[in-house]
Amino acid sequence: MIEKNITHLDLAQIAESGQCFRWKKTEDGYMIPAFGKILNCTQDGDRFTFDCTEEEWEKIWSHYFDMDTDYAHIEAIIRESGDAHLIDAFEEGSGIRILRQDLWETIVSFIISQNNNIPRIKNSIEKICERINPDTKAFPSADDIPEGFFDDSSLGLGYRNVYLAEFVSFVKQNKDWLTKYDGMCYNDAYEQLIKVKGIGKKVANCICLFALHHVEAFPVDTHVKQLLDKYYPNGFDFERFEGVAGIVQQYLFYYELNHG
DNA sequence: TTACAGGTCTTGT
DNA sequence: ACAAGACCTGTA
Repeated sequence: MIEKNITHLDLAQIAESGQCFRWKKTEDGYMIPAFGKILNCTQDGDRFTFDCTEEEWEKIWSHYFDMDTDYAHIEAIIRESGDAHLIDAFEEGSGIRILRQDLWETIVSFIISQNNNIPRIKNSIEKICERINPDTKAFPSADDIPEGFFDDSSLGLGYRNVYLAEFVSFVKQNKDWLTKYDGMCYNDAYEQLIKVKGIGKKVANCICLFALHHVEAFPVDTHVKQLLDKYYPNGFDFERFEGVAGIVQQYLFYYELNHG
């Protein structure tokens, strides 16, 4: 068990920000599964406890929580922008960070997310984990998933099962496909991702943002489209937020989710 | 019963 | 290049 003071981090906000689907609320905090491990956390303001060693924190979780990004700097950019709505949105979701999540899990999760709702997305992902890893409930690797696994309609995947089956089969036969994204720029990653059947521009941008940490990616879904029309009828000033648009998108999305 | 959910694919123009 | 229409399914 370790304790830390961290600013610009709120577990509940991240859990409800739509970027992760497997965080679980516990009695006094959150259970966070990632990279085959589980981290139990509690929060009291800026004060956190994590049930891991300092070594594990430095090696795994510090990176996962994006501790190397200066969110105070992002806050300064937002406040200096004079964008009243964005400042409102930031103040409501100021504890949101862009997690650095596993690429494979993020791709599978966001293929499931298309034209779907969050409870059902979470339910499908949880069932996949339970069926493949009944003991640990860890997210399975491609090799763990047998042929025909996604045919089972009780997973609640709907028509997306075909996309998943094809993608898993592809990854099994192209072992280096997932690692080639290391060091790849946003545009190249995006172009590669949308070649996968079931991945369009919105899902590709989510993957770029939530797994590859290309913070210039700006996913536009139904909620973002609505908020852009509502608050930015004359167009959103992307140039002002060049290089951090994706982080800004998360504050706007979170606010819209709670108020739209 | 109908509509909607963090869209994408296919087909027709 | 762009616009329909179809698409699984749980929930309200």
